[in-house]
Amino acid sequence: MDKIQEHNIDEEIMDLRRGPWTVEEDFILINYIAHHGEGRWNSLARCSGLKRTGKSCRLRWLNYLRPDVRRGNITLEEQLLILQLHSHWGNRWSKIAEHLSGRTDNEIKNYWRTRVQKHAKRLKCDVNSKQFKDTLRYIWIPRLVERIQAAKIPNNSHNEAQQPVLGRGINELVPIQLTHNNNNNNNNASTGITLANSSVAASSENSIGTQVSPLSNLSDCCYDCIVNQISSNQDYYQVNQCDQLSYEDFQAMDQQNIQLWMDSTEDVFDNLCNIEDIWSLEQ
DNA sequence: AAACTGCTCAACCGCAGACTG
DNA sequence: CCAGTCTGCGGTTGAGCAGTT
Repeated sequence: MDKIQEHNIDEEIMDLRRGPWTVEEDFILINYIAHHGEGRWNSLARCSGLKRTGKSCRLRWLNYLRPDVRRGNITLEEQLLILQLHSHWGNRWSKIAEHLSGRTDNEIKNYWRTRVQKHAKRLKCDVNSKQFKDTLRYIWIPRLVERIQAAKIPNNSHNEAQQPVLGRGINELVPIQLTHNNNNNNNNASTGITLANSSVAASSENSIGTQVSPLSNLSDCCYDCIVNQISSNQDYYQVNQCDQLSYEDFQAMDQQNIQLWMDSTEDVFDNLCNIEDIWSLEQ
């Protein structure tokens, strides 16, 4: 007997439900957790009377019913954060989600697959290819920063930060110095990302037992920080000394590569423009 | 109006690591 | 130390919806 058959028989014996959750089931789960707290999902599933697996209960709670789950469109700042964090951590969705208040790993994963991977497809390149990563770093991310800035400061036509940032990459953006407490040095040496406060560091790396609530206002913090840095023009485009190319290096190298790339794919540039349009329309 | 296509997202699955007795 | 159980993660699926032909 194979595993799938075994699994199905188990479910039949247990009379387990699958598929979408009903309002009644949601109600039972919320009530149970309100009285007994979350965790111990298998016993929760048994004791609550829900004919669901512990896994299913956990997923439903974490991704949907939890009161601090934030729904709705991913904001520009969140998009920026996702792109930046993904460039450092790859598909470590739960880790990325820790830094987006109220967003679940599932939601971010879905966002990445449906939006970002779609664009990679249109560019006819692999989402993990250097080509695509460069597009993210040197075109999309700076563009997002511009748009965040534009949204925040509508009438700043003379602001220095309006200078085009195309071609300047994430790795030059040392910033996102999201520090609440200056004494807390939460720099993550491996990623180069400066975390916002101590609770984030605790929850992201060392969480044991009770969960430290994720950064409550990281997006706003990120947003303000970016805008402030742009506005004051203070070393916003510092070159990351650690392991990245300098801007000059990139320029020298990339002008060639971008040209080669454009030459090799006749509609790449059009696609890039389309992507920008798509990004705009999505808002 | 019907058929088709593409997109979104909730939910499931398998696996690995942590935990427990 | 070991075996069984639980938990959490990342990948995948498919129902439902919207837009297009």
